[in-house]
Amino acid sequence: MPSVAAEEVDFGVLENWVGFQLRMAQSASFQAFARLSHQSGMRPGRFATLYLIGRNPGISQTALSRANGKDKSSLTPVLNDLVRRGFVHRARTRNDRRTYRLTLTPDGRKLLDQLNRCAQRHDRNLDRLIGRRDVPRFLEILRKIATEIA
Amino acid sequence: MPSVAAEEVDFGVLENWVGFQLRMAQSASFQAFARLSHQSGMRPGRFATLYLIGRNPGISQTALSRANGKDKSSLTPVLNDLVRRGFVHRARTRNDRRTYRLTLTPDGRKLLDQLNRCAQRHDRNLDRLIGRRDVPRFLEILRKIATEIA
DNA sequence: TATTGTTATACTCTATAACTATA
DNA sequence: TATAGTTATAGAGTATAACAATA
Repeated sequence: MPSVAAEEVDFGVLENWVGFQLRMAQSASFQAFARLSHQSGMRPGRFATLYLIGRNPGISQTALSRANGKDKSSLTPVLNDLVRRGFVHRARTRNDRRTYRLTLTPDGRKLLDQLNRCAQRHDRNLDRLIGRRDVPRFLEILRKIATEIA
Repeated sequence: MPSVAAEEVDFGVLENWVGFQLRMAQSASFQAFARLSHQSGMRPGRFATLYLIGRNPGISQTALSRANGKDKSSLTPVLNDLVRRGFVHRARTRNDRRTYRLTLTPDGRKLLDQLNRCAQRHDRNLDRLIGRRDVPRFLEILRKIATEIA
């Protein structure tokens, strides 16, 4: 893993560009969460998948892939893995035998609880860094960027 | 029973987690910049590489890879491509014949100027979304996350 | 011995297109 | 004809480890 130190490299105006700093902050946060959740054998991407299934039992694969902005074909190998490892249950519906209903197994729920604890710890670290008072405004800005950037 | 439509998906506390919103904001910003810089045939990752070489003529590959937090081996194919396309010049140094000095060619500088214009436009969009008064504090927080998150 | 850069290799994430099975 | 999901395939992007040349 490369170190953060950049020696005497001149970053110029990059330092003051939101787009660049957003990338650096996201990358650092992602890696920190990956370290915390490493013992679960899960990566940050899997967390959102499990979380959304837990929160929306019976969701279809297409709805799930849309919910986190990915193509349905990207989800197939992820779900195959989660099903194979006994964390997710996949059942055909009766009315429409093309779709699956996705739910968590008891093991899946246990794993999600574990990951939730990692995420909470991670987010407490972030909140502490940001400062309690500034968190709501910071979140508001992030949401605005995510939904409104042209 | 109908599947959950994407619009009805319940995101729960994910909505209020900095780590998650950071990911969503970064992804949206990244895609917006990718759209702007698409005509240059460059992706956002290449921009930082060109920018850092332009700003630090003669930089070595190791220093460059550390500067944007990647392993040196990740840089080799990127530089091969940039050299092959005539944007970057790679010359052995005299004193230490292990290292290369990286510089931009005239074409590389032209391309960088083009990308700089995209980046400026992109960042003006971001600044407008955030609100000029809040930009400095927002940047400060992002830098803090990038450098201090455990 | 240590460092610079390359190669071989692999893994994750993502997408598109063609396919199947249903509707 | 349209939709849900799978398969085949490809392309970024990243990493580790072993290596050659040089220090």
